Amino acid sequence: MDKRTVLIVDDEEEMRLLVGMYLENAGFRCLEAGDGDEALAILAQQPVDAVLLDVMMPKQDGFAVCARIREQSDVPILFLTALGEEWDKVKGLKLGGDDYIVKPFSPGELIARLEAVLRRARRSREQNGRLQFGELAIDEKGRTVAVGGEMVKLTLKEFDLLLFLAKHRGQVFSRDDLLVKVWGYDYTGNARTVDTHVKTLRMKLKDAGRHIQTVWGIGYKFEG
Amino acid sequence: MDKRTVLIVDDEEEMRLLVGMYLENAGFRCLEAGDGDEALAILAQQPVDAVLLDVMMPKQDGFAVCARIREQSDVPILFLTALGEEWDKVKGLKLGGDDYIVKPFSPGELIARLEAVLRRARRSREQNGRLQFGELAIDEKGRTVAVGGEMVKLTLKEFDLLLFLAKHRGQVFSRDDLLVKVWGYDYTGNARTVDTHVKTLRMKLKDAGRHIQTVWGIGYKFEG
DNA sequence: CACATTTGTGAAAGAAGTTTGAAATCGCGC
DNA sequence: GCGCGATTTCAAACTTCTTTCACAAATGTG
Repeated sequence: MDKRTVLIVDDEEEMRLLVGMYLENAGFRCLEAGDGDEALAILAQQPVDAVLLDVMMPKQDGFAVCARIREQSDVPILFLTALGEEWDKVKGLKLGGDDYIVKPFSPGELIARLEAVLRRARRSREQNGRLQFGELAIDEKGRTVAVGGEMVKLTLKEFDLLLFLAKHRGQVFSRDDLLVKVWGYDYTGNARTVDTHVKTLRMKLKDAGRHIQTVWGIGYKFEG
Repeated sequence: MDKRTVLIVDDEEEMRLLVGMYLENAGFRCLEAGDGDEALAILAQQPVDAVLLDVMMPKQDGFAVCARIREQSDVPILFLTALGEEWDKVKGLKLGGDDYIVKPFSPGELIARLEAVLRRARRSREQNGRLQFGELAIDEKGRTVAVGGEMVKLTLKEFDLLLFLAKHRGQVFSRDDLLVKVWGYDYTGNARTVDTHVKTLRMKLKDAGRHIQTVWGIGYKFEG
């Protein structure tokens, strides 16, 4: 299981721990930063799926940090703001924040907002032709695939097959379905060809090959 | 692989080594200078992608060196400043520095700032119609191309094709796409024409020709 | 447990796409 | 209209990918 990673930026350790607990209960992996500099350092080092950013911080406020993050990354940012700072909403969202949540908040609300922001980010990425499943990244326009940052060279059919399955993740397709959808309706070859491509895909994708699953008696599916 | 080159200017050797180590771990090539004169000498001799400039130096402080660099170059400059010299920020940035970073800093923060500055510089160059990929430089307005400082003479179609691909780097185009985008929607010739132009481009660009990649079964793309 | 069916694998033939060199054609300046 | 560089066409040589096939391994069944 690859957990999604959230970076919590808040000067108060207590708040970080509290939020971190909520998130970990909900199955996220948490990183913490006490100020903007730490946050930037972490973001530069490892991929993060979302940032929770406190607005009120001593050294640099959340908006300044948000602006600096946006210089180098379009990671989704969710502001945490105390009651009565509502005016900040506009300011924050204009600066490239994706949502804001007013303290005090319930675990449920936090998770719901976070999931919503992550869903939106995923959709937006997919509209740009970039699919991401944990360590597996697929770039439709560039026709490239990377596993854990490492480029993997795929042939035409391998790429098309992977892309199709990934775009329709969760759905099972028979070999004949795949021949029609990926090879074209007028393809007349042997259905076992699909097996061979699945084999090479799994081999080339290493660990990430587990996304392509065999459904015995039916065919294959991509599980993301 | 063409590494990006960073010039570190600091009177303390220890600091130069430390920073140099950080940068080399992050895949940069490092040059070092102990004072402003050395720095200028190096800048005059070889292309540098960014300068890290210590503010506090005995012979000539960082601001003076920055001003002298700016007389001859618009290379991005990142100041290194000790805590408590915050006022220097304004002065530094006004003098043409692109960012500043307060010591002590983490490797992650250094790299993040540096990448941000380099990205900004690239965007600004591109808005002026100058694209740069390692040793390959394309000037859209002047319709000239240079590889490692050496001018390369391209014909009309060669230049248009290269420019289009470079502007849309990372994206794959079929030969037919390219005929429409570069030759015009009403072009009716043979798609193999593209191959020939790619061939001559690769030949003329020498090493830099590797930026133009064949995507088997689809077409070509520029990888920068 | 033995049998039937389905899936995985490795190697090799076959198919398809790309590169290359040379020749034909185009088109602009003179 | 001529000359010359630029552009396009063409086909052979070459490279890479795709498919097939036979057998091994795994899974489900009576």
